[in-house]
Amino acid sequence: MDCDEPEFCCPPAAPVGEATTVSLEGPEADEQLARLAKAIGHPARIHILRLLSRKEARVCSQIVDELPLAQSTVSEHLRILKDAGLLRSNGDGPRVGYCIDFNGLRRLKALIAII
Amino acid sequence: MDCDEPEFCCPPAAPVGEATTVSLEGPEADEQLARLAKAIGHPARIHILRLLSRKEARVCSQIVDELPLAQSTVSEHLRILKDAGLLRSNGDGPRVGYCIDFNGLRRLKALIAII
DNA sequence: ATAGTCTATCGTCGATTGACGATAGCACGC
DNA sequence: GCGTGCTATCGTCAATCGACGATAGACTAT
Repeated sequence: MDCDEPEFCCPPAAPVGEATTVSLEGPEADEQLARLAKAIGHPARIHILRLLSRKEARVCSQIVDELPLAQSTVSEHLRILKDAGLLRSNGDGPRVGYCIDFNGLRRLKALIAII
Repeated sequence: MDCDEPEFCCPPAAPVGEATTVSLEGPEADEQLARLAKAIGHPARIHILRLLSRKEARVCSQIVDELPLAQSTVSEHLRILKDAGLLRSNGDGPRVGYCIDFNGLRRLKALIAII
């Protein structure tokens, strides 16, 4: 289980292997790390990750409330993080829940660790 | 000592404490991590870090030879990494030696680890 | 001194990013 | 069905990024 409140849960995380099909070195790994690093290369997006990590927010509207940015801007940051594989969401209903994709985060940490 | 070939050595690294004056959380930490992450948010810059990490290159011209980019472009990438605190250089002479600033790299890893 | 080599900087260009407001799409309650 | 609230997307604009060639600066060797 990822969440304590099932109503805002994201679907179960993919098998751990999925995010590690690319090796930790070589051009592919370089590009993957670059994409992940670029995704967290903005203070607002790091703030979002911290909020979700500490479970201080779960749904989009809460994240919007915590940041001094317009709703559309926050939505864009969420999209970037999701595209990078650092977030997952449950698209059901008007309240969209977000949670960290720990596979992607692990992948990021692993790629950085070996530099 | 950082290097095996003193002729291309960078000046001694600053005391470890220097890069850790900012805490690991809060807005300052978010901005610092964002700057570091943005600096490695490009495949060429990750490639450069790997080259230097493996000591496959030490001076600017070697790095230029290893990358499919113009010399000016490589120089710009080196500047970005240096500004972010991930590289140091010895500015003496026409052959400029580069090496990884392990304080900055440690800082990056520490900031990412606690997300 | 002078020529040659190496690196940093400048200027420019197209592509991308980040911000916003406006708007469309979607589930729920009435 | 119909409005209401929430989220995603679109369009726009200024700012930044990334690439290059050209040029300037610095040191070496001749």
